[in-house]
Amino acid sequence: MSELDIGEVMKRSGLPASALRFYEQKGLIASIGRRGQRRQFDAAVVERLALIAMGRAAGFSLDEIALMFAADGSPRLDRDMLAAKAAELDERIRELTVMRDAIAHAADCPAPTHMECPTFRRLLQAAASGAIRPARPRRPGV
Amino acid sequence: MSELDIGEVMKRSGLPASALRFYEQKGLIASIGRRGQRRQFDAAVVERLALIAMGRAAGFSLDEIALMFAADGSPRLDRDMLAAKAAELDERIRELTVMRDAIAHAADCPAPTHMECPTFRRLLQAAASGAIRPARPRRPGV
DNA sequence: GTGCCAGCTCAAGTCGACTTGAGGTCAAGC
DNA sequence: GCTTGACCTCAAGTCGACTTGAGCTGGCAC
Repeated sequence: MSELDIGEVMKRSGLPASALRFYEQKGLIASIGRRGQRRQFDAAVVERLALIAMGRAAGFSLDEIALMFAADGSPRLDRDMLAAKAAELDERIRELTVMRDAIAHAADCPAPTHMECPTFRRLLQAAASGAIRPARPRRPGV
Repeated sequence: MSELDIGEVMKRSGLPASALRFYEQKGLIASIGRRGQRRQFDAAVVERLALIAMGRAAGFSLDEIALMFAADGSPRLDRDMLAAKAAELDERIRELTVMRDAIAHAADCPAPTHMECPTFRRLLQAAASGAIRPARPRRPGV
């Protein structure tokens, strides 16, 4: 049947066993039992892991992702939350685009030094004023 | 003259004093001396901090940023490196755009559950296959 | 002369997402 | 009977970028 050893889940998901155990511990996935001491997973766990990977790619933390599953394990994707995340991604994309353009500009800017380039200086202003934030957002304690 | 107390640099850069001391320790900025026990910074440090902020926004680590300053403290932005970073950002923007579109779609998808939506399932595939990576890239030890 | 404020040092803590290591179990194969 | 391999547990470590806390100093105002 579709009872998978952790090794098989590893293969199918590409995640190391340690990560799978960690996810289980966090309640992100569940094994359907044990054979001896070994966890057995339902084949459906692979899809769930894909869902988790997607959440991560979208910038959700594991804790946030955990909240996206109902008690019965079915995904519970609140449409408002999705819309909010889409907007957030949109914003981030805008910022990155500015950065990309500016960096590309700097890469072949004719000004002798970057500091003399008006475009570069404008960008600097933006970054300094916090209009553009680090990839990994600054939050207390991190 | 333009000798600034750390408190003044805080105000002008928006960074907490602890971060400024940390940056100094890392060699990202330097004080021009002490008045009593207090660091004095040249006003130019503010511009340098802006440069650092920009680097962070572009996704560089502090260590990488440190390499971008010549021994004399002037920025040494290798144009090849910039071009590479621009390309990298481009790639990331592409990925995020896919995510954003997919999430926006999911937010008002007519399918009864997300798992039944073909668009959603395609996205899931992408995420699972690693075509789309977490915002904070997975690297060993992190 | 004392109280306060802004600054200082140094060590340790924080956060998320895992990884690593030591030491143990168990079924299969030689 | 013994090794091998795949798995297990639990505690501790890792990484980057800072923050926090305890305990100090130096200058100014009253």
